[in-house]
Amino acid sequence: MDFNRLAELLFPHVSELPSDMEAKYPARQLPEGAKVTRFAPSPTGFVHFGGLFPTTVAERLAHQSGGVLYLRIEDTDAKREVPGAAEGLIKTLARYNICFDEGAILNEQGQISDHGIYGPYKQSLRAPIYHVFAKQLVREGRAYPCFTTEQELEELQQVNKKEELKNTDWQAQAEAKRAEMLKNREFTLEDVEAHLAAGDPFVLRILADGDPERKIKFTDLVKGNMEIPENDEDFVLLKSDGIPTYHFAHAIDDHLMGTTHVIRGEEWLPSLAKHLQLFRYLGFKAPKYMHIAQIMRLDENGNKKKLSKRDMGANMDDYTRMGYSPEAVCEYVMTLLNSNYEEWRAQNPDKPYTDFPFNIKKMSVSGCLFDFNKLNDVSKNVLCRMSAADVTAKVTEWAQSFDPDFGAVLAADPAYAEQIFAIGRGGKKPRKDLATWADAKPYMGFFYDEFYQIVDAIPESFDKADIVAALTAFAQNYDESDDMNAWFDKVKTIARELGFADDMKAYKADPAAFKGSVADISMFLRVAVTGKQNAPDLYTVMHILGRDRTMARINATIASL
RNA sequence: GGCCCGUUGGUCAAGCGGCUAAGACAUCGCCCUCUCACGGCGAAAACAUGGGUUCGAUUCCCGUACGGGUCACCA
Repeated sequence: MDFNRLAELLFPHVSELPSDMEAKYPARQLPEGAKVTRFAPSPTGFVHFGGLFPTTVAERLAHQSGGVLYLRIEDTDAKREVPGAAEGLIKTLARYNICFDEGAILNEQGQISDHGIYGPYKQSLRAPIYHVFAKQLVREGRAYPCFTTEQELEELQQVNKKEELKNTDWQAQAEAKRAEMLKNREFTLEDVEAHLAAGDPFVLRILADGDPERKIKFTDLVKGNMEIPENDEDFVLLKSDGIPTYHFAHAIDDHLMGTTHVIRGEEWLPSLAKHLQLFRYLGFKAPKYMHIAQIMRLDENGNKKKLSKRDMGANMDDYTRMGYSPEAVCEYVMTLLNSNYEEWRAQNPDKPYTDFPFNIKKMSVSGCLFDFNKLNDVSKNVLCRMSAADVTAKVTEWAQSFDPDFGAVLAADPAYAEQIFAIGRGGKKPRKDLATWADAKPYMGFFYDEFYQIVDAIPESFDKADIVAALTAFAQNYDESDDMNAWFDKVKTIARELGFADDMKAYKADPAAFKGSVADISMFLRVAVTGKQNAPDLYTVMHILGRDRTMARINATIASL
């Protein structure tokens, strides 16, 4: 077979050579050890948690080594493309502190445009580049056209698949596929000419030289050493529309763009043999690979499943909606990514996570279950360290989008809100009331008359006369200028006079000797003022609320009894 | 089904031939305490399994089981 002739037949308009491409995209000049990584999404939807994961690794590795993180849009499947998805992905990632140095990134107008000299960074725009290499592979007899239509292929699969789902005859299917493939390899130049003359579309397939009986030794930076069978499948390089498949585009782009580390989910491991084969055919040095374990969830049967779109906690926008702070999510991601991160954090409570020396060796080999308990804990630790002003701004921003009524009252008086969020904040042992911004309203909504409601009633077991007497006495003696001790002494006095213990130890020693304790008296006040049995320090609460509203609520409670 | 990867408490995980097998989250108990939150102390809870190798295996090798991933003109 005259492969040069075949190449001309297939790609008559391609005149450039691979060497021209190499010249056009010279190797990067970077300091020793600098890593070049990328985020290469197909614009088919939103960023999900499983995608944020490897991307965070890519970002850390690039930026902590003085390298480059770039964005390449893998829009090779026009059928699945969702308009606007790429912009959405970029914006979402930016919230999680993932910013790109290069690639298809947003300009000032919010539109995607190329930054960098290795573009275009949209694969759909790179067809001419891929064709240069495709033509070369044909010349070398390592790729060939296949005129079997998609429909014919589907029929073939139907034959082998019928009556099934569970009981697919895998072996028969594999054999049929193999036979079909071998048949496709047999053709003459005349056949090709005839097909082309008839305008028949074709795909370009690789001529696989692998023998699955032989194994390739390979070292993955996460998974370690492994052996995978060589590839013997003539997989598709160029689809009939001339656009490459992932495999081909991956090899060409990551070579030309100078990627040093390919970081992707472990679902790519099975096609690794194909990629290695391609790099070899093309004469490229293969990048280093890191196949990252997947995040899992539990299905109805209690089995682990890969966390995918639609699962609760998959869409990053869900976290925004639920009120998780991006800082908290990043923190959680880091704890999952590096097993010694939490230890580092304990020693460096105030440093940004980007100071953490990210270590590939500390990455888990197997997939972990997404755990909201842990996320919440991590989140509380992050939020409790923020300043009151910061928290106020962020709660307000969140509420304005997701709880507008609440957002409005917060925004109406930021100074007042900040006083509230300052309660128990600062110092070595700050309160940890908030895991999400959505927790704010149930926690402190009572500070606003609009959201004040009786959530917990005073238990029926108490004598109403005592409750009224306690509240009345408190109202009569309330002096806003009292310090905390004076304030509490008054509460104790009320307790004592009503036959309640003013000393908790005495009460615990002999509960039967009292109607109750000062804790109960405080509870009456707390329910009256906050509507809840649980609230932050009452003295502080009353001061923030102010005398008028405090008294109004106490009097209203008395009236209702 | 073939191929690849994995398997330490409910979850995330240290461990890298000899340990009473860390720690964190969650759970429970106690303490602190006017409630909550915080904090302190404590409890319960694990090396999937069978063979090797070895003086000795959680750790190394093989098998089994279980789990995951993947087998497209999708990425």
